[in-house]
Amino acid sequence: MSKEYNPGEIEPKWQKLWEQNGLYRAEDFSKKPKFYCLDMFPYPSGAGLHVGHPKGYTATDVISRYKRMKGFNVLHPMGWDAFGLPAENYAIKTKVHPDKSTHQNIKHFKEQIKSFGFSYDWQREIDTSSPEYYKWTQWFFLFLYKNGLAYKAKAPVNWCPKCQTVLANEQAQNNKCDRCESPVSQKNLEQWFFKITDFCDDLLAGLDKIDWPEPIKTMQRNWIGRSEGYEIDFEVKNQEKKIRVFTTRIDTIFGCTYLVLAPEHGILSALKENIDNIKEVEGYIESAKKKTEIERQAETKDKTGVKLEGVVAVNPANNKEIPIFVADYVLAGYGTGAIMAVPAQDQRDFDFAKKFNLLVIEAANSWEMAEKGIAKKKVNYRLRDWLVSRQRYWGSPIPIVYCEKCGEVPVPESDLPVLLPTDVDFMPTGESPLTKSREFHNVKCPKCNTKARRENDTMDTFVCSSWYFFRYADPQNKKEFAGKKLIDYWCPADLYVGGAEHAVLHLLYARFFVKALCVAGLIGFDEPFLKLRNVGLILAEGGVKMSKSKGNVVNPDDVIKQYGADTLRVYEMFMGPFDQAIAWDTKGVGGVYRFLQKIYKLQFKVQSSKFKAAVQSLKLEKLLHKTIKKVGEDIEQMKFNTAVSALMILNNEMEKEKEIPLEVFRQFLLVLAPFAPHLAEELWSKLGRKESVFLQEWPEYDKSLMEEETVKIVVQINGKARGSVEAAKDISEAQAVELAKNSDRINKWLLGREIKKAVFVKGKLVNFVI
RNA sequence: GCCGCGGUGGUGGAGUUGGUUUACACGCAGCACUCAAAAUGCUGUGGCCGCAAGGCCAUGUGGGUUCGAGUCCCACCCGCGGCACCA
Repeated sequence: MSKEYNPGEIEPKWQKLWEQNGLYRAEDFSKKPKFYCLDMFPYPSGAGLHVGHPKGYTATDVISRYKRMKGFNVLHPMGWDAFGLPAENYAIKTKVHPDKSTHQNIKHFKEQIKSFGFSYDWQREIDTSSPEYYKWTQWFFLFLYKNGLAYKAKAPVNWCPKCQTVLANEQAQNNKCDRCESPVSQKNLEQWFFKITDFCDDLLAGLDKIDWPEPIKTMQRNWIGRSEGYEIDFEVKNQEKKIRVFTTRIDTIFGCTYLVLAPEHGILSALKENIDNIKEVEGYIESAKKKTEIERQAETKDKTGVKLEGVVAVNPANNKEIPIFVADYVLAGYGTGAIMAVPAQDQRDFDFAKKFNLLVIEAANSWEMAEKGIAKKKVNYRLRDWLVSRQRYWGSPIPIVYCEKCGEVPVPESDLPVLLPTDVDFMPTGESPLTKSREFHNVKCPKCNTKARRENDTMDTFVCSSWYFFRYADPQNKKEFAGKKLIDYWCPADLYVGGAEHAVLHLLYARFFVKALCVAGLIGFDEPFLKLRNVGLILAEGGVKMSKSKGNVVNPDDVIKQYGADTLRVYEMFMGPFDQAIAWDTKGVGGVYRFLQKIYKLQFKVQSSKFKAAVQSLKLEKLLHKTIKKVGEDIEQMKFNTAVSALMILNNEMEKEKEIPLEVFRQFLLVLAPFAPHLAEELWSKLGRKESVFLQEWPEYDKSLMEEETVKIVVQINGKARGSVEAAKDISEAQAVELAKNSDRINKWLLGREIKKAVFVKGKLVNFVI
């Protein structure tokens, strides 16, 4: 029997045994209540795992283990978000096929993740780049297509010149590519979109009923950007034309002294003949179009624009003639692309009016236009449809063919998956590498059987991750993306844990998919993740971000090698509040290691002989039950740091004793087990237990043991604590005051002073006001 | 600019309905073990004054409510995150 704590020996041993015994398999249709505990699955990058990944994974593992002990049938799966640009970029650089490098990376990730002893059900592992998986990603595309939620359109789209592909709005926030940070430009291209905007109101309403962090909800609300207002037409004088504007402040229309059109507004070309300074106007439009979004935004304070000479509009509220401007502070893509400017009310309009010396009239508060019905109620959203086509190779092909006779034809479901071809050149040309594949385009129209051509583009990887949580419920299904009964049993996920960076990306898209399925009657719920919690970043020592370039990345393999997985797990839970960003502290890791080492040594103090009289320790028993209560409650609330602290306190007390009652140690191991599973299992087996510690029930705490007969009553003088007295817990006010008055440290304060008042809080304190 | 969140020792952080601020851990100091070091164990550790007993001051700043405020209210300062010409 080893006397020393040796995690390098015990951890692989138990990991192997747990796997052999299938200890963590989720059981379909079990009678136990289900608990679906989900991690955001990782992109298997070439760099391997960093210490940030396992922080979230450890938290869900603690909860999964705890819930199993509480009698739940837990689904705790892991998989790989395997499609995506880095693998393809790597292929361009090294000529290693993405399929090969991705599978190497997955292998590496899996080994690393396994070394933590997480209780995943590996039989449900998924890989979004496998044909068995992306077959169903393509099925989802067709499902949306058939329900009028996928369409091809020519539109101005974000283009990343470095990645050589278009991007969704969500991936081009602040006009930077979220992959490579390059500034994005605008291109007018024909692309595939998903009609997420059909669900604006549902996506908003759903937020009210899910348990998510408030900041994430706020971000989604802002991103959807619902705004209620009015649309009203302004006539162009002496023309048969009208300019429709959108405003949220129709009541300020009497203060409207000019109109502003976005440079892309259609009426500009229609009015071409009537604009006297058309050359100047066209020049402005050209220069505005050339400007990047970044340049436009830089001009927030300094507004530019040109007045349209020779045309005027009429304010319908007071029939006054007002000038029309074209200016790029008005956006073509929002509202009607035209605004009524009320410089007295709106800062932006005021800045513009000041620069161009325009009239500023105090706006009379008038709802007349709305009441008469001249202005029509209108709701606008900032959310745009989701652009899903990508001009890249390493993604799921879009299951559409183009036929000269029939046009755009969806691939029949029976022909899925449309396999990624292998005869491709990865060098990006601005077109999808699939364009040049021969095998890929050798296809006949599913409708008329004449020669046809496949769609060249692949899907955004966020499409793959918009439905993956369903697949875990039924990962082998060959007939459906997941069977209805299994979806009903397991879904939605009860807890979802991951980084906050997905706030308006994955988390919005996944909600959209679920809502589309729900409306179509395929599932019976309309939110994928009932409870969401964000994991806080782990920073490098000194509080800066870990990054390869700074060389301050902590590799979990090294930590495990030196201290073991249990130490790393407990450290990451103990370092601070779970959702907070906290700096790595190597010294702190050592402290946790010492804690586990001490627990290991505790086993030799456990009184185990049947022939000796049982060791009793009321003190330890009381503390044990307090700890059971605290650890359970803290796990439920994801306050892991204080749960670990409670375990340390009990450990410290046990250390002080010469002998520890077996029952106290036994129950201590049960509550330790979710955090340090290998150590707990090892010591559990050393107690002679044949069955895994994880097949035990979570201990119940004994309330009666926590109630003390005597309590400490704090005695204050004028609100300042000056001492305390021991008293029966239900001592009366009169008795307590008397006791306090006469206690050593208090009576000298009262000597020769008048007690004006004595405040008594039952079982807690006495405060003398003197 | 707008919307969130936060500010407690040398450090990461604990603090129930307002009731002994600083749990737990790191670090540091002293001691023990050792030829020595590491490891381990024990003791101490908010600041100031004091030999001590003890006292005074401390939860970003300034006010307020209260017998009593880290906690509640008002104003301000600082930090972090998000949004940012969306009419």
